[in-house]
Amino acid sequence: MDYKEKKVMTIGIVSELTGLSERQIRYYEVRGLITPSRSNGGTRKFSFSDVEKLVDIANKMEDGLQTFEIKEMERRKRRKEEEAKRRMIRGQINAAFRLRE
Amino acid sequence: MDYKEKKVMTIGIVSELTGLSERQIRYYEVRGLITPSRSNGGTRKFSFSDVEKLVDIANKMEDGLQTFEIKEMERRKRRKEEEAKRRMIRGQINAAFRLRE
DNA sequence: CGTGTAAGGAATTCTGACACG
DNA sequence: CGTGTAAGGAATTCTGACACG
Repeated sequence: MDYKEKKVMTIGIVSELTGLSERQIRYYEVRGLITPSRSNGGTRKFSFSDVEKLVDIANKMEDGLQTFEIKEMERRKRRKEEEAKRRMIRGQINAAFRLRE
Repeated sequence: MDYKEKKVMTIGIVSELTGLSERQIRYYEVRGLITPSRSNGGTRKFSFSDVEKLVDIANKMEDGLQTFEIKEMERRKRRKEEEAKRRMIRGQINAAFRLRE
């Protein structure tokens, strides 16, 4: 829906935008760090969101992290966000009950 | 700067996004209705802004307008916007002067 | 005028592999 | 593990032209 999430770029442009080599980008896909979609012919299509993610990955690689570590960081981050969401919902439910009492 | 203005898409994706044929898109470029940039190799690169413009063009073509008419409409629109801007600036200058008196 | 199409060539991307480390 | 590279093939795009209208 959002422009940022639309998979529209080929790998060459993503390479220019991120400064990463095509080889690196393909490798990060193999490691499951990004998930570009494909055209019917098989060419990868990336979103601006993917580009942002790649820049973040590049920074972490520079810090000496390994791909599997980066992947785990993302997993943890996602869990934290989900937890925060659940807490918020619980809080709102509690608030609603308090109003009824 | 903005994602919307970044020239990142090849003509095939633009064709999918707009429903227009590549032929039509190239023709609208020749007529000066859109101005994609080029890669070093010569392939066209479009922005989401271009895509929006193309959808607008497609609608006007369906209404029976000719390319030069569409181009003129854009010229008029731009002039109006510039006028509005000038009016606004003048208004603010006048307001500032009134405050000093 | 606006668009389809076949033609030939060039740019782009793809995969699997070898290499280094 | 992460990345460079040469290899061969396939998908994508490009231009100029002919066609129709």
